[in-house]
Amino acid sequence: MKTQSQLLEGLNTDQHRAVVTTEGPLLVLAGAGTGKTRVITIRTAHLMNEGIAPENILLVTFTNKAAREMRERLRKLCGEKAKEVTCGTFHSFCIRLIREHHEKIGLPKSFGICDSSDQLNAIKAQLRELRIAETSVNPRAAQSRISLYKNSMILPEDAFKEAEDDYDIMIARCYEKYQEYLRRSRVVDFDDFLLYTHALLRDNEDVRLQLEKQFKYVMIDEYQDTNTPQYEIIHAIVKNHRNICVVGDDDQSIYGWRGADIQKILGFEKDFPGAGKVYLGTNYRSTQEIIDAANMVIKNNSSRHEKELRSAYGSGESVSILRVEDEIHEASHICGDIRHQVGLKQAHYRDFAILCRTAQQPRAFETELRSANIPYKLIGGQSFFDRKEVRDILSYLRVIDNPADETSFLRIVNTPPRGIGKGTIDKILAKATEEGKGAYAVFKESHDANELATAASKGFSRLSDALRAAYISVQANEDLVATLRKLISDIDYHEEVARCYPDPDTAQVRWAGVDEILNFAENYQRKNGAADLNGFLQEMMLDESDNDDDDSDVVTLMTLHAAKGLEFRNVYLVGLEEGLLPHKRSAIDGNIEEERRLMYVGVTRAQRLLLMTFCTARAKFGKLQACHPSRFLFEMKGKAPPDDWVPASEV
DNA sequence: CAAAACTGCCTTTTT
DNA sequence: GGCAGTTTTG
Repeated sequence: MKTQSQLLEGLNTDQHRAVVTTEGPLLVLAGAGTGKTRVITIRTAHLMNEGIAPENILLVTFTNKAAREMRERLRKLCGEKAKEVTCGTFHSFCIRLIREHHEKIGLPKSFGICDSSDQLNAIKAQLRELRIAETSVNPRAAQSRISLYKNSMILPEDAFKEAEDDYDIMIARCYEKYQEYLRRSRVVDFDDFLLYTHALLRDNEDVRLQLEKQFKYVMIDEYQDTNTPQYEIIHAIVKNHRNICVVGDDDQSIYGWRGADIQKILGFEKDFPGAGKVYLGTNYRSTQEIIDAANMVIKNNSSRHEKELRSAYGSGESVSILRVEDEIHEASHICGDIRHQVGLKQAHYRDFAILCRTAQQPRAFETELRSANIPYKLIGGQSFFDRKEVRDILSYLRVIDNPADETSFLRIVNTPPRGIGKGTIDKILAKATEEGKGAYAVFKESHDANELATAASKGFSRLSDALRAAYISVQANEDLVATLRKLISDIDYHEEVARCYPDPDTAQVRWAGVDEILNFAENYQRKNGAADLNGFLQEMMLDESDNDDDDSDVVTLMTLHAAKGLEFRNVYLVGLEEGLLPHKRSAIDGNIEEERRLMYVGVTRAQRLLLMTFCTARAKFGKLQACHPSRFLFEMKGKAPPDDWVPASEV
């Protein structure tokens, strides 16, 4: 634990003020790289030095990555005491509350978590039941509308009231049915975490009081990304003691699509009259060249606080832009560059980050990095949970944990194939809807009544035996890993993987996902000393596992959204093409300014070297398509496109 | 009636 | 390029 003066030394006047203003509401407007995380962590340590117990401090971030980073820094600053500070994402904070108070909001003790892919399946099922063709309502569009409704605290009945046309009404009906489905299936989706928590605090003054008493000091990181339910939750906790410190930057608001409301940070002083305000404008992260590039881009946004970052570091290398043929060349050039620099002992692998707009871009890089033998880690993205094998096994576990989870049951009922085909499933589903029962229950009834075809009947017996055996082991609190192993072998999953992927190398890669689940289970069991399946599933869905080795010497590969709040010596900002950044979709939705902020976030991650790349062609939907350099590159260079890197025809 | 072969559709970002 | 949904085959 550091002493008071050690803690505060090296802070500039504004940072110092942000740290020592501990009482009452405080707004910290912190530009990129101005020591925001440092201020939050030092402020936390300072509070503890002032005699505030760590368990009275709540620190909220938006991504797991940021939460881990924060915890780590806090540990370095004040050692083991850091563990007692509550530090996590809104979602992890909320799910803990919901678990603890499940009966107050009418949820079963163990409930499942419906991720966005389950959500999509569920929505498709509701559309089918409503006889709405997928051609008239795109399920994905419905999904994002519903999610946006929930994140704006618009209930189904409000959605009906707000509806302006038939399409809106269809969405509202789907929303209503979807919510019924969630209740019936005893699952909650990510958006529900916030809504249930909000309802819990609104309707149970005792719970609210308890939280208010516990969390006497609250800090919110990335406040510009707060949406309405998040705001309401925090407000409920701090409204009386008003010890809330929010930190954010309107130029880095990149979650508008998730209901984040930039007005929350702009209106903070109105919400908390008399709030203190600190502006941090000195950038300690990057060279002046990098800051200049960032400023050149962001000043094109109209709705923002007028401000300009200054680099404390001073001049460095100039930022560079590279044109490459396609995404394969892009990846191989960058890998070559990394190898070269590491080979010359100029840098470590961990000094490098590759940042991209979409979650599928990393694929090309993964291939290249692997073949170049460069160690790397892929952060976020859909890597793990969207792998078929992972979803399959997790679905089994979810059905064992919660037989009412229809989506998961339907996924596994004939995976691996066991003679239960579409005909049988349709019949069961029709009966289930008619009788208002769960599919699994109806299946069992039909089976017992000998109504199933021979093949289907046999298959169901085997499935149900395997599930029951696993269920009994789980109930008896037997070793979780052993239970999983037994289940996987009961359903012949290894054979299934081998059958689906005849190439042994591919099969092995696929199987690794299954192994990873077993690893998770083992870690969970060791950490918690219990074989609680529901807890394991929930923790896994939230990616709360501490098993990432943060100081390993590897290259980081991630999306721009995942990169916010992080910094790297050398940054590659890749795929800077029209249609990708800014993304084509955002041009339609009129969110170009948010795309520009994404670009700004990317540029300001770099400390010393920034290389931006764009391709002249890129494979889209498996077909090569010509690309044009991003408008943001032109903005950065001061509108005139230099003809040395852009063919005149593309300007 | 289930499994294999085939077709047409996408894909923004996260918890 | 990959996958869900559809058609053809066994």
